Amino acid sequence: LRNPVSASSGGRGILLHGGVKEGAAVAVTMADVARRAKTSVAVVSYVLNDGPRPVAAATRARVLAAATDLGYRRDRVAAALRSGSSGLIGLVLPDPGNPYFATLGRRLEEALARAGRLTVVANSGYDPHRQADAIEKFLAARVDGVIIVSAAGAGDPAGVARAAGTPVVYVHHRPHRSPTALVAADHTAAVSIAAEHLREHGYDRVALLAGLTDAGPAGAMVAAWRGELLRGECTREAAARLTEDLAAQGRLPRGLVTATDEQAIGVLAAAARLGHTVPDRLAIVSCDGSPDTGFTVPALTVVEQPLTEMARHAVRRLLREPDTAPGSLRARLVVRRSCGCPGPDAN
Amino acid sequence: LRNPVSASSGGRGILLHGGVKEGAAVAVTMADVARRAKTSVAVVSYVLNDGPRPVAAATRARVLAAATDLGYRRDRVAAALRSGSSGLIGLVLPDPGNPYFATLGRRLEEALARAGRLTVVANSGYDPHRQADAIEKFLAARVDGVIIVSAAGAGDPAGVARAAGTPVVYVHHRPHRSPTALVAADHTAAVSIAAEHLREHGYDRVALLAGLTDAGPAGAMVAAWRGELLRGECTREAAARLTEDLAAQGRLPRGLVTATDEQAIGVLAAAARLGHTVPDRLAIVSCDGSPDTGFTVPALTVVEQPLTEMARHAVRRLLREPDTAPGSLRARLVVRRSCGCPGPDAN
DNA sequence: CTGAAAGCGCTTACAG
DNA sequence: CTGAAAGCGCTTACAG
Repeated sequence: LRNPVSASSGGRGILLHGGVKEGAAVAVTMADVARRAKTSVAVVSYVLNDGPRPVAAATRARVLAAATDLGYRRDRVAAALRSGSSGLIGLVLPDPGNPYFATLGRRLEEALARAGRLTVVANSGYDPHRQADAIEKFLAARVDGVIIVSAAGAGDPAGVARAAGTPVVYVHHRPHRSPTALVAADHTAAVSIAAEHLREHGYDRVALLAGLTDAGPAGAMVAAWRGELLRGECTREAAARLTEDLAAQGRLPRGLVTATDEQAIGVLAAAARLGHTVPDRLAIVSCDGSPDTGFTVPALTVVEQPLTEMARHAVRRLLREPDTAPGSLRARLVVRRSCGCPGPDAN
Repeated sequence: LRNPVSASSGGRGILLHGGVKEGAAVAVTMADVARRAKTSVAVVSYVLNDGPRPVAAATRARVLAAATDLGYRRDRVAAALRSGSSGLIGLVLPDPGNPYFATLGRRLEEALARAGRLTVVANSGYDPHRQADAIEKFLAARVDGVIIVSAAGAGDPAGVARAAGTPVVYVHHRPHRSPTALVAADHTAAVSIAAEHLREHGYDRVALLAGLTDAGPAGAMVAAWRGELLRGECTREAAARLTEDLAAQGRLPRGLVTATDEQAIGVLAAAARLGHTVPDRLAIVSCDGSPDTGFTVPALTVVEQPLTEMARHAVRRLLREPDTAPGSLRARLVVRRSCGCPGPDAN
């Protein structure tokens, strides 16, 4: 009756418990089901796949009963080899530690699961080589499609998939001039919504904290920006360091639009350490709007990207399903505290 | 030369760009390579898999050259059907929105990638049915193993995998009396380290905020706890609400150990809204210690679980590789600001 | 509506 | 060291 977890804790900090090993069970095949249902494997396949040939109701019932009785489980590997479709979709993520990418990845997995697909993931860590390697492995596994959430700029990693005849779609960003489909949030619009809101507050100096690269979304933001520009890696650490440097030089702006939540969270942490109150000394609006931003201190005002809709569209596009009109897919301003508004929790 | 991303923005907020469709390329097979290398498919297989038969150096060179020339890519589906090993590992996560599980999942994916395995993910959303469904799909895909990061209490979802002869390992938690292997952080030890640290600060009232369930890690924590106990769902929202209720009733403790980072972040947000300064009015130590906690305001003091090591051990256990001694795998106290210590950034 | 058979691309005894 | 052949478990024309 003792809790098996604490039972052998023994102060080691990690608990490793031996599990029971079982001999590999012999799997039930369609031939077994056919034998029991007194029909052929072809008919079993027709029943279990609902086609492509019709089956008499009585036969169908016998097959279904036999399958249930024997605990039959379809072997997707064998089906994949014969039919050419594995039911697997490969997903490359640059950095699941970033809440924006993590949330996007999660939404994509959900959309794929709803479409009956299994998601194979790989993290590229922003490294084009690892990204290419992952795609290569996906193709070897004969995935039915590849979704590339790319932050890297160089090359066109989708090319190898297209060459193999495997559908691909970029999400968030795609390399310059790539002919592959893209589903991306409109970061340019997000930045202007954020900037406009800060300007309505009447702050004298509003700066944009963008990423280091001029490629992709970040580049589009920078190109569209007309005011003071700050640049730094899109990590909490880098943003925190930059904030400290700026403060030391007395160059902290009054209002700040950050390209990413990661940066906003880093700025918030540094500002708190420095004793610079947000929003009184420094007002912030971030452009990703991942769920995490509702629980920072103070809560971040964000331009929220419609990640769920993006994921749905990417999956439909990949699976070549009819796409609905993207009418409701705008980024929307979510006003909380960091911009200087009283915020939803001000009372 | 215009940026293709912004080119068709048109105020829609989401950009959907048609991609080029290519006819399915005919894949190069081992037979093609064999023909070009003037040898048999068996020998091609021996060369490309480094065994199980030896091959003459000259033949090997011809095969390698032919494979490169033709751009041969091994078909893992066909290999899986024949050899019985797909190279795929299934990973069930209860909630990737939780930074603790997200980080754990990421570390597992990294460890699996290093072992040459591809990770198939599914999110259960704490729902036992979805969890069972995911495992069923993994088995149909003939994964070589299943890793279950389970938060749900009922049943023993690993049973179906074991019955199929597929290796399974639980991470974080396993159902009561399950015979399956478990790799888990020692949450009981974490709680006592956290509590001890708060007591060293001399706070009069130190409470534990635990989850709602008595199963698994949370239950072990509760069982080991000797002081004031608070309970609530392990979400930011629930923890924030609880904090507000407590404050309204004047029952906020002086020191608080939270079972999870999610709860700590929720408490922090609520405390800030209420004007209760952390750590001056309320000191907090959290027991997960995911990377996010370094950037909260104030930075959270945590008992950090060794997620990377846990992931490595789980993968070794699953793959039946020799395990190193888990000597260095203790949870360790990371002192930052929320406990009342000056913190690493106090100057 | 049903069934015998080919074949997806590999791996692996087996025989040379 | 090399090669012809069987077979993994399905799906799918094809013939009845």
